Amino acid sequence: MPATVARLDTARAAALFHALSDEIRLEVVALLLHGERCVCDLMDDLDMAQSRLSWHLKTLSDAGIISGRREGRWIYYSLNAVAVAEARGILGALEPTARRLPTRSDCC
Amino acid sequence: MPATVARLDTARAAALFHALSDEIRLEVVALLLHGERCVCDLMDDLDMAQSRLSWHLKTLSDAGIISGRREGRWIYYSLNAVAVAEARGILGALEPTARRLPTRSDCC
DNA sequence: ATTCTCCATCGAGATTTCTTGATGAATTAG
DNA sequence: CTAATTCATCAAGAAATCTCGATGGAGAAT
Repeated sequence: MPATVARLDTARAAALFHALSDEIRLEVVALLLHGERCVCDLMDDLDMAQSRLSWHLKTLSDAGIISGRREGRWIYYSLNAVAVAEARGILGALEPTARRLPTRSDCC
Repeated sequence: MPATVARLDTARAAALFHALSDEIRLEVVALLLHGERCVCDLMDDLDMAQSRLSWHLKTLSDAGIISGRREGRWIYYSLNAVAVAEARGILGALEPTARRLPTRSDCC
């Protein structure tokens, strides 16, 4: 069983946020917002070496944020709406709820 | 001006998600959900060396996710609701919107 | 003033992540 | 078949992140 804090799977949450914690990967996600794209297409848009892009695609894919579909020679990547919603749900659970004024007895 | 993609400030987004991409920091956030806590309190809960915790608190603080308030010898950290909402808003903008079927002419 | 507590910060090392260039696998074209 | 294209993966180095132990600063207690 994964470590959880207040109904939060911290390992899963950290993995999701780590995948999104890079400017290049965020640009990839933004490029996939309106539909799937093949790698060479993304390579053009991002003006980036192929192996570098491929590494970031794998990082996003490992976190479940995107997935690839082969069609002939090309591989089309698309955004995984479920994972994005999952990340959003986690942040929803992290919104501060109540106020508790500190007292010295709370502390050491 | 920061680099933006489709109304997305990727640098800011990456900074926010990076701060949330660590299990320890997520546990800190969860501990702050119900109100502010002093460092020694968090140290007890997380059973962690002081300098290590302090480093993660600084990481969260640099991203604007938490902020500290000094009261006597203690420093009380609290969750910054605005930043959490900001991260949630970013994910809202990253939900896939339309479908665009790929065609070979789309590609290289 | 001296001492103690709470916490930030520093330096050094360990670990992880990222980049680069090269190689290889899968598919298609000729 | 061979050759070309698309993409993943590998190895090695660079860079960023994280941990640990020690030091220092601010405030409180004596």
